[in-house]
Amino acid sequence: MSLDRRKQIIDAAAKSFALFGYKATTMDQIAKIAQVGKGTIYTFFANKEELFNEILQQVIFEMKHIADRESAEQRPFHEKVFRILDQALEFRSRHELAMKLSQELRDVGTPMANEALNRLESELLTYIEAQLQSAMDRGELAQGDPRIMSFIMYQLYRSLTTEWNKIHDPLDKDTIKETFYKYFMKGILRVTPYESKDE
Amino acid sequence: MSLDRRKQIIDAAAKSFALFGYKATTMDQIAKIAQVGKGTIYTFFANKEELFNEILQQVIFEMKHIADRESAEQRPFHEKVFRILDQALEFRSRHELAMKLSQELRDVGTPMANEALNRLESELLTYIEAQLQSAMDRGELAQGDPRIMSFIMYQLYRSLTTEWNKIHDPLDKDTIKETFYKYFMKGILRVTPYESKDE
DNA sequence: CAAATGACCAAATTGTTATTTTAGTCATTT
DNA sequence: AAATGACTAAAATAACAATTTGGTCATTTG
Repeated sequence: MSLDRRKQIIDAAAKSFALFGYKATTMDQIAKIAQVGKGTIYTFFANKEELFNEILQQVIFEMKHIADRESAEQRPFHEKVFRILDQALEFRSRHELAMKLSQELRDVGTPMANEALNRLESELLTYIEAQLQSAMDRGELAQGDPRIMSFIMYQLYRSLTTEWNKIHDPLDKDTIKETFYKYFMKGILRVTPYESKDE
Repeated sequence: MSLDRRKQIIDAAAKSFALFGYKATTMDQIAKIAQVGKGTIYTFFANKEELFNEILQQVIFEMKHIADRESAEQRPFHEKVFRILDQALEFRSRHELAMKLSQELRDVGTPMANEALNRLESELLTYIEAQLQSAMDRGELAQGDPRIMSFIMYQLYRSLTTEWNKIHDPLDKDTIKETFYKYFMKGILRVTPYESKDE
């Protein structure tokens, strides 16, 4: 029953954090949803922050797992990118947690929400960077600074999804993929048409 | 002396808004700096907001002027882009106003600062879009949706300057230009190496 | 007498104190 | 030995007082 209790707590907390954000989620509430005494939570997690981090870690693992599964496949690099992109766009609607956190950051400025989002972003960038580096080693990509590459890739994705939606109607998935290809892949793929001798 | 008074007020206000932001700038302070009675300000501007908008408009005009001068020149499109980019990077350090406003938005969340930045961004996007459209009409660019193009262009610029600096040391100007070329120009220029027949 | 002015006021902002909520503890129960 | 919920100190919120500020207008000035 003990392991089950831990799961109950995590589930309840995950639900509540995603629904109400970090600040508005109280330990009493989590205990109630988990049908557990409040003290019980503290036998598994030292404090609210640690409980939250556990859940955040799970989200990060889930994201990495999806990408890992895809990149293990035997496919050309650009195809993998597309497929991961696809899944990310699909997954997007599922990470209510990240959504809620960024809303909370905007509205209330909760430092914990800020930290969490930074960590998520940082993990994502590190992951992308490693992937690009290994693709570069395999010769699938033109040489370049993977730190800048991964940053551009992330920013472009972010621009086409989150940022665009702030001022326009959302772009449909095909347009996003097409634009992503046009601006990112062309600049990065090793098709090397000719090296800009026009300048 | 009347026209001179107006200028005095605008100069004082511009200085103060850029230095302290919208909220922290008081009408009394502007009057003092401008060496003018507070009531005098209200013979030229209906209220604080209108005075602020006048100054914002001037910044927008100045930006447009710089770009217009450049794009009137007889040069290939991509060169113009680079030169404007150069000037923008140079100018950037000079628009303390925009800088201060975005800081104010982050720190205090002043709605006026938010509005102002949105307007600045919107003007910029409209301008870029028009420029891209006309370059496209002249056949200097490959066909494409200029709304998305201008958005990407702006976001990429923003990413390489503002956003990058949030997590790393600033990129030097040459790296910015190079990256900008690699990811934006390659995807957009009508040099058409060959149309991605690899897929 | 028209333009400029600064004392003045209502409204908004800030500072302060009272009240409530909440994270975390621990003596008691299961 | 694990689970619990009443309890407490600290933090968040609400209520209220004091101050600041945008905007007005009767008076002054050139």
